[in-house]
Amino acid sequence: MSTAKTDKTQESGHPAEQDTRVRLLEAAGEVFAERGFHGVQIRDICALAGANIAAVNYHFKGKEGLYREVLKYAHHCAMAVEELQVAIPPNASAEQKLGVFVHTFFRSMLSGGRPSWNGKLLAREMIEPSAALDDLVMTEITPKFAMLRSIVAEMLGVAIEHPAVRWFGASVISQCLFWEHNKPVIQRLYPDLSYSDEQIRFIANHVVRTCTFAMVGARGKLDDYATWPESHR
Amino acid sequence: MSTAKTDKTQESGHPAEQDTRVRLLEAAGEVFAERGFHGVQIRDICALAGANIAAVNYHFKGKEGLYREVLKYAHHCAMAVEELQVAIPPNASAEQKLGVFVHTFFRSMLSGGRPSWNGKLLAREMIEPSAALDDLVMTEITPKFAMLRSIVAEMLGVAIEHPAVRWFGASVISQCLFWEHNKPVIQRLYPDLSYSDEQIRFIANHVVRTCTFAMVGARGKLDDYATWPESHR
DNA sequence: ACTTGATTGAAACAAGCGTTTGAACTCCTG
DNA sequence: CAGGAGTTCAAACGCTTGTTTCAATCAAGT
Repeated sequence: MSTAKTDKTQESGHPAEQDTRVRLLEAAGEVFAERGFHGVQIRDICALAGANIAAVNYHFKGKEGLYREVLKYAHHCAMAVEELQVAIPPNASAEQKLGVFVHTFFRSMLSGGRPSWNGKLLAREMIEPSAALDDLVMTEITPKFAMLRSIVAEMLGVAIEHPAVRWFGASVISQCLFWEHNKPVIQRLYPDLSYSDEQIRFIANHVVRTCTFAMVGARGKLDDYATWPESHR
Repeated sequence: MSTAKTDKTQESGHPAEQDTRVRLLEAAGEVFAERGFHGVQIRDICALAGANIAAVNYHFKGKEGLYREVLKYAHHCAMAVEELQVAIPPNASAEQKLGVFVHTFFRSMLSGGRPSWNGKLLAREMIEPSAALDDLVMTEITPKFAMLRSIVAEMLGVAIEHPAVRWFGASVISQCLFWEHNKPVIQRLYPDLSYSDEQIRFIANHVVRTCTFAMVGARGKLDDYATWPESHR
């Protein structure tokens, strides 16, 4: 909505003047994740970042600009596709590949370098998609999902285009996302769950085992998946 | 925060004077689910409900009061525990019970009478827990989860206290919630997914089959689950 | 018809909050 | 040191928004 008025801001990457800028980014990510875009007032962000109220307008041209930058920042810190590609040995068994995928997914989501607001921010984006979601799906999610599909297809013993692949792929992902997206309820249900690194490995192992059992059990019984009701009625 | 001022409101259930009240409730549920508590202004709600701006303060003592009522309303409309208890035949096989559970869960979540904001509202509560979440967990979630645990224990062939039960229970629930909680991304990934009743049945069937394969495959191999790292470090 | 109480309506109020302003303060360059 | 660009600061501006007010309307009891 805001017409361009201050266009001559940081275009040329100056060396070390990004002090309050990144401080603002970190603080904003934390509170945006915690309370959502509308639930946050920039006065709080600036107080947390130790910056002046005018700083966010100076650096990001307003609250929305700040949010956009934060989102990019979060995506950039999230699990990168390249990280997966190098982590997965190309000539390993499908089950081993799945193990690497799931463990990497869990680690980057739940125990990554980012404090914790990374996943929350993305979860928020799932519920209330902003204009940035399309970009996110295309650049981040689709390539990762394609990788998973190839693994699943190998485990099921079918081609990657087989309709069953998408459903078993969803089974894998759903069991990963669950532990991040429903933390508040899960911690109330399981008070002894602290999301320590050990526990995360434990959970990831369970997911891998579960999916493996499901997929090897389903081999040769995938005919039902051909009769998918494309468009209803 | 508001001290009681109008206490003599509708205590005795008057016959048909709940006109604008329920209209307000419906409208508020829709927009609260869509844009969150802070993202909504009561002027919009009133416009959608065809009510005056003062109506929400008159009937609910403010925005927060309205939100609380809406949440109760949503819970009440969501899958009731009793509905499950009568739907599950007590002397059926464990797999059949699981089938009923999952299908009921999906139906009430994705194709219930409520337009769609019901699930979104609850999903929001998962990410940004309000004071009402404790109530919700105790009165709604815990009993349903206990029911699921008994089914899972039966399928695994272990006692309900066995540590493996909680993890396989999570595997079931996660695959159900996934389709509601990540709709925006899923629909971008699967453009032909319209969440019709037929498709929902299809998905539910997949979940049941997947979990069955996983649990029967895991039978007798549950020793690893005893070594859960209780409190980390 | 008059009174009483509940509900609705239009307008105004007051606080919250994003944004702007203009001066002060650096740090660099000539 | 003078000049300037980049950055920070305190204060203030205005719009948004939840809430309040008070008169108007309506239904039912007497």
